[in-house]
This record gives sequence, structure tokens and C-alpha cells, in this order.
Amino acid sequence: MNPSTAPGERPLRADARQNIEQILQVARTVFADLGYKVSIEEVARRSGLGMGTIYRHFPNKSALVERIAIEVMRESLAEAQRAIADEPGTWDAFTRVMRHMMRLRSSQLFPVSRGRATEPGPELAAIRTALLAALEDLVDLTQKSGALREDVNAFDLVLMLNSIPRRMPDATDGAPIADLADRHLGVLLDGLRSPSTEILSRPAPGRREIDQFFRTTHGL
Amino acid sequence: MNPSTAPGERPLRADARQNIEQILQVARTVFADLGYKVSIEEVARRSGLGMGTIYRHFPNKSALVERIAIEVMRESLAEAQRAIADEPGTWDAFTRVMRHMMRLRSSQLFPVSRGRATEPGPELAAIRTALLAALEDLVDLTQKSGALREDVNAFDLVLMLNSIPRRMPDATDGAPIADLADRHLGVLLDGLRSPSTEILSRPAPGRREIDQFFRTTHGL
Amino acid sequence: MNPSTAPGERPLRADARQNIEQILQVARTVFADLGYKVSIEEVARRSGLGMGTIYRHFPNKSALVERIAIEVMRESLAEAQRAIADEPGTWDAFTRVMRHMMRLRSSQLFPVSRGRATEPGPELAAIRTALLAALEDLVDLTQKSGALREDVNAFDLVLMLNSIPRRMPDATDGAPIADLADRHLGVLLDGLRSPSTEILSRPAPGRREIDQFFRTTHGL
Amino acid sequence: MNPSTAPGERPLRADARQNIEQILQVARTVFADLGYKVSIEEVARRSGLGMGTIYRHFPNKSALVERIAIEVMRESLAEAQRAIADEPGTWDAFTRVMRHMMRLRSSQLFPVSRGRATEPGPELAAIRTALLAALEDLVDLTQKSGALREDVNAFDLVLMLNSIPRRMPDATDGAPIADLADRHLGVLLDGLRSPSTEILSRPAPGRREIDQFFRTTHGL
DNA sequence: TATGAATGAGGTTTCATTCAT
DNA sequence: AATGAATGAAACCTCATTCAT
Repeated sequence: MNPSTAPGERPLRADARQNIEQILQVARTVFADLGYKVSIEEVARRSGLGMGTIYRHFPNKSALVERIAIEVMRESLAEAQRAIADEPGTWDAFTRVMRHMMRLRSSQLFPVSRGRATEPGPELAAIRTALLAALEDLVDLTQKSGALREDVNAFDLVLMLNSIPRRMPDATDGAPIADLADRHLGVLLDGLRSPSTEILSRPAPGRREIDQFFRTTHGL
Repeated sequence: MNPSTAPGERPLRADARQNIEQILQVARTVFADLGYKVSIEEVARRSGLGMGTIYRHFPNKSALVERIAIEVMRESLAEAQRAIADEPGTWDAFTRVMRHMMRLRSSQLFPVSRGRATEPGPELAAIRTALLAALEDLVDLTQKSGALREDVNAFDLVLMLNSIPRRMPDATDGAPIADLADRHLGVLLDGLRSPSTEILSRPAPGRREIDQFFRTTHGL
Repeated sequence: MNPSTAPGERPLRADARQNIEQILQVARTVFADLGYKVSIEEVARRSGLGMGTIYRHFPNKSALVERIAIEVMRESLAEAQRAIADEPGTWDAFTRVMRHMMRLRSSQLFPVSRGRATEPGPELAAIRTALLAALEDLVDLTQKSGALREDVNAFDLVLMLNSIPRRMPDATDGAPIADLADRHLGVLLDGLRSPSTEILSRPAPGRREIDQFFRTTHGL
Repeated sequence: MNPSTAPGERPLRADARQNIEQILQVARTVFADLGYKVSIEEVARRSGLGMGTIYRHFPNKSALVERIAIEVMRESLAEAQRAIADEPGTWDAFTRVMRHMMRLRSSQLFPVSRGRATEPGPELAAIRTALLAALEDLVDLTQKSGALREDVNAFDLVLMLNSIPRRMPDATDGAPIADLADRHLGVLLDGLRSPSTEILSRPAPGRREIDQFFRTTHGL
């Protein structure tokens, strides 16, 4: 499942590890650019490898997507913790995390794959929980300092960040339009800053709703 | 292309027109609920019709999606024009249009399908141009009145509205989480309202960029 | 699941029913000749149909194999019941059933497919139970009349019949050797007839063993 | 072809010979337990060796299976010769050989693999001929003594022995049902013993048929 | 020599689209 | 005009075989 860190197994050959890195790198880009529905064969082609190599390292497509999601979430978690440590409660810390997660852009919420694929592992659940907790801290601190509107929570942030299009839809061959995601995030951030005017139509999702959500969806 | 209004063709039989209405109705709902990747067979089943009937009226899946997009854009255009006429320049007019378009929620930007599918027709381009023009009017008026931040344009609005998830991703069978789109829109609206704080990282997309965008993307 | 008898659904089109018959016919032959591992595409080719047609009528390969197994078991059950009615307890009735089942030759024990395939339905379990019960009757009657050795039961018969090679292994292109199954069965029948000499090394399998067996295996 | 005895080649290193023994040992067991469709990787894993090592010693999977078949036939031949020498013509000698071959159970008739695989070598044909000849002797002697029915020949024996299931079909993970092969053989032996009652429907296969058979099939 | 990573043909299954009824 | 059966390209995944380390 975790080809690079599985304990108690002999280390991978150098070229194999490189290939895994290559696969993750390419897949991260290609999933971000074209959506996670691109075929494994396409990922293989862009990696300069055969499909079989990908399947050697990841038991199925879901596992590959999952691994990427875990990586991205790890990086996001680290940045969130750094930001909280560096400048707790400031709006700058908040925007820094948001911009960082936005820039990772290499992951996206993705459906739990039904059917043959193996069930997602505990690693994903663990990092998700940890990331949500760190974001909750960030939200709390920023709200306590009065910079962030009161009626949002960490889950809102995740959903909103995820909703920012990371690419123009399907701009496969035509050169993609210059990236507009930063504009989008700028507006969102202004919307999140205190004081707020709009009354949000319903409360932020609670634990139960979040849990249900993650029964069918994974990722960042 | 437009089976119900093409000039110079004999009028459709009553039941045929009814079938078209039924198909559009069902497809609009089902695409909104499940994404436009649901199979035509599913649309047919929910319509109580045969797949062949759908293909009789729409040459391919893209054409059906396109027709829905056109309908939604028509309705959006009408509402935008009404709002401008009723209460020109007010923030209320602006949010009213935004909420209306958000609520239509039955369409989404969708990629130009490559391969066999027929190219999108001129009707789509026409209504798109008209809608963008009306939204540009709305933006101008609202900006002139000082209610809307200065650094956004109509195209921004379309992208942002489209980015609000219309459903939780692929929560096909599990009961979908209660709808969070209105919260999302609330935050966005606060972000759009004057005065703004965030400096947007780049200017709003111009005519050229917009045109390029619509070379690979359709819809609302 | 059962395309030909599902109640409450509109009857199939004539050509579709014919195709289903054709598929079952061909598949029965081809599975008997080449084993149930032949590809669906091969079955399709020999049926003069596309693969998709097979998948329209049978949700997956297992379902097709299962249906054939059910058909064969139905025919076997009918013959067993006829034989018991016609000449109860006689050796002739016994051999008649054995020869009939042998001649059906179109089915074989096949593993429960793991993975994506749908679980086998209750119809299979039902017919299997019924067939085993009828064979148990046949065995009892024939043993009571003194013609059949005492130390075997219906499950033994099923296993032994199944073990008779229905074809020379993989005689795909080379003309298959003339059929030797009847010789084989003849020897087996002499071995089953009373009086017996060999002491069988263990008792016949009991209900528990049989049940366990059918947790991983299906068919005749 | 025969990596351990090919003349004119330098003798194998001790560890290489050990590896070959290990591979054959494991493969024999694993093919008997799970069928010869288990992957080479599985055989390698259970041998504690790499796949490459297997391929170093056996050019392809067929060659490995073939080697096992040769070994089993050698052992069977030896036992047949011993039995003939020890107690010529007796029913005990006959059953002893049958039980021995049954117990070897580690091989089975297997199809000639088409495609890339190398053609089977002359060694297989040679041992097959020798084994058939020895069994023919055994049959003749036992028939002359009146213990064995007259209408069977050595080839019949091979086919019948091979048809006894060596395992419950594909009971890969579920604990296999207790072994029923001995029961099966007991019944067969009673069927082979004189006097016989059933008239076999056709004569035993002759040289020509046997030869044709072995054009598509190998093994025991 | 031994290893196990890489390859890619082949199998199952889905679904947009065509076409006989 | 309506139906839904048939088609086949394309996706996922397995595993025999090759080959770099």
C-alpha cells in the first residue's frame, strides 16, 4: 500500500524508487490537469513506463489516487502547523495556509471507488483527521483574534478550496487559459474576513455531516 | 440542433414535443444530481422512454447537455434583465441574479466532447454572448453604485458560480449531505461586496481569454 | 438475472430471445469443450454476436456460467424424477440417470468467482438442493433393492460424474480424440454396483462437508 | 531442457542444484494444491526465491510443468516395475501401482501451451512411452491372471487416474474438503476388477488415438 | 548467478451510439 | 415515431515473460 515506507520490508531498488517518484509526480500533475479519470495508461505513457509498472506499485487506481491525496494532505498539515507556530491567530497565517493548500492544487476530492478496488486505508483517515484538526485550530485562533468570520469552520474551508477550479475544464490540448485560481481565492478570502455581512443560510456542517461526507468522498 | 424551434421544419407531433420536454426535465435533474456522466440509458429509464427516443431528438449526448445549457442560460438571462429593470445598480439586484443562477444549478460547465460528437451549434454561442453581456451590464451598474468590488467582471462571476459544487462529489447512493451551496455563495457574495481588501493577483480575464476558454468549454 | 423467465417484465423481443438461446447454446458447448475459462469474446464470436450483447443479457461471466449450470441441473433433476417414477429402485433407473447426466456434459463444477462478480443467486442453491435430494432418493431406492453399493451417497455421484473428462484437455484445434467418457462411466458403474470388494477409505461426505464444498464451488 | 542432466554442460553449482530441487518441490505441491494456473510469482514466493531464478532454470512455465510431469512419471515407472517384479500378475500389484500413481497426485494432464512457449522435449515423450509400456505389461499380466477386466488398457488407466480430482476445484482459501480421492479410486478399482458387468461402449483407444491425444496433452 | 522490477498482451466490463423491429 | 437490442472502443487489471541491477 505504501510502497515507499512499508516497514520491515527490504528497501526498494534505486530505479524502482525513482519510478515510484516519477509515477507520483506525473500522476499528481495529470490528475490535477485532467481529473482523476485519466486512464492509468495515460499516466504510464507520460511517465515513460508501462502500465504494469504502475500496477506493481499500486494495487489499483484508487490506491494511486489515495497515495497522492495523502501526500498532499501531509504537506498541507505541515504548512498549517508551521503557520500556527509562526504567527498564531493572524490573518496572514490564515491566508498563508489557504494559499498554500490552493497551490498544492494537485489533489481533489474524489469519490470512494466502488467495486473491485480495495477499500481506502487507515492512513488516509488518519491524515484527514489530523489535517481537519489543524485547520480547526487555525480557524479557532483566527476567529479568536477577530480576523475570520465566526460562522465558518474547517470543513467549509476544505470544501471551498476544493471547489476552486484547478484548471479550466478539459483544456487538454488547447493551451489552458492563464490561471484564475488566485483571483478566485482572493475573493473567497475577502468573503471569509471579518466583518461579514451575508447571513449564511445554514450552520456549518457538524461532526456527523462531515463523517457522512467522508464515507463517500476522499482527499484533501 | 434545436429540435423544437428549427424554422422550416414541420411542427412536431404533440407527443413528440412532450417527450422532448420530459427528456429535458429529467436530464436537467439527473445531470444536476449525478453529474453529466450518467448514462443516457439512465436518463431514458427515468424518463420512461427508450434510449432511441432520446437519440431521435438529440444527435448525441453532447447535444442534450448543450440544449440544457442553453435553456438554463436563457432563464438566467431573463432574470438578469428583470433584475436590472426592477432595481438597477442595487446590491439586491446583484445578489438576486447570483442566487437565481446558483439555484438553477441544473447545468454546469462541461467540456467540449472530442471524438465523434458533433460540434456545438451557434445557438449556444449566441446565448452565451447575450448572457455575458447582460451580466456585464449588471456588474457595471452595481460597480457604479459602489456596491460591487471593482476588480471583477462578468466572466469571473460565471466561473465562481460554476465552481460552487452542486452536489457532494459522487454521493450517488449514500444520502447526500445537506446542501452547502448557499453557505458557499454567501461567503462569495461577501467577498464580492465593496469594500474589498485582498488585492487580486491578476486582472480579470479579457475578451481574448474568454474566447479561448469557450473553445474548450460550454455551458452556463 | 434470469432473462428468459423474469416475471413482471415485458417479454423480450423475438430476436433478443433468439440471441439468448444462441448464447446459451454456444456457451454450453464451448464451456464443455474448452472449459469455462474461454473468453466472453470467444463465446461472442462463435455466437455471431458482439460481446456487448452477452453482457446485455448476463451481467457478468459468472452469471452466464451460473445460468447454464442451472439449466443443466434442471434437466438432470427432471430425468432423475422420471427415472424414479418409471422404474423405482432398479439398476436400470440408476444407470439411466447417470448416463443422462454424463451426456449433458455441458456443465462442470466451477469455482465461485471472487471479486467483482455478483454472488450466485438463490436459484442455483435451490436447484442444487433439489437435485441432490432427488439423487439421494435414487441412491436410497437403488441401495434398498440391493443393486447399488452401500457406502456411497448422492454427493459421491456428483463428484464422480464431474470428474469424468468431458473432453480431451484443450483439444482446441487438433481434432479431439473420439469420446472416451462412456467407457469411463461404464467402469465407474461397475464399481458402483453391488457387491463391492474395495473398502472405501473414509465414509461418504456428510451434510456439513457438502455444505462447505458448495461454499466455494457451484454447478452440477 | 533438463537442467540437471544435460550432457556436455558444466555441472551446476551446489546452490543452483539445490534451488532447482527447491523449485520442483514447491511447484509440485503448489500445482497439486492450487492447479497449474498459479502464477510463477507465487511459486517463487513459496520457494523463497526470485522469479528470475525459476526462469533461469526453466525457460518458461510449461517447461517447469513438463519437468514435474517427467519426474512423476519416472517415479510411477519405477513403482510399476517394482510391483511387476515383486508380485507379477496379482491384483495387489495392480492396486499398489494405481494407489501409488494416485498418491503422487502432484501432476496432472495439462494442455500443450500454445503461443510463445517452447515445444515439449523428447524426454517427455520417452518417459511417457516407457511408462505406458510398463503399464501395458502390468495390465497384461493382471488380465492374464484373471483379476483385471479384459476390456481396458493402460491408456484407460492413465485417463481414469488423471480424472480423479486431486483437490476440490479452486478451493483456494476456504479449507479444502477432506480428501475424497481415495474413495473415488476405491470405486474405480472395483469397477476394474473382474468379473465385469457393464459392456463398454467402445473399444479401448489404440495406438493412433493415443498418439493423437498426446499431440495436445502432456503429463502423467 | 540471483533478484525482482518492467513490460504488454489479453481478459472482463461499461456505455455512447447505431439500427432492426 | 418509438423502442431497446446490438455493437465495439476503451477502461481496468493480471500475469507470463524479459531484462537491468
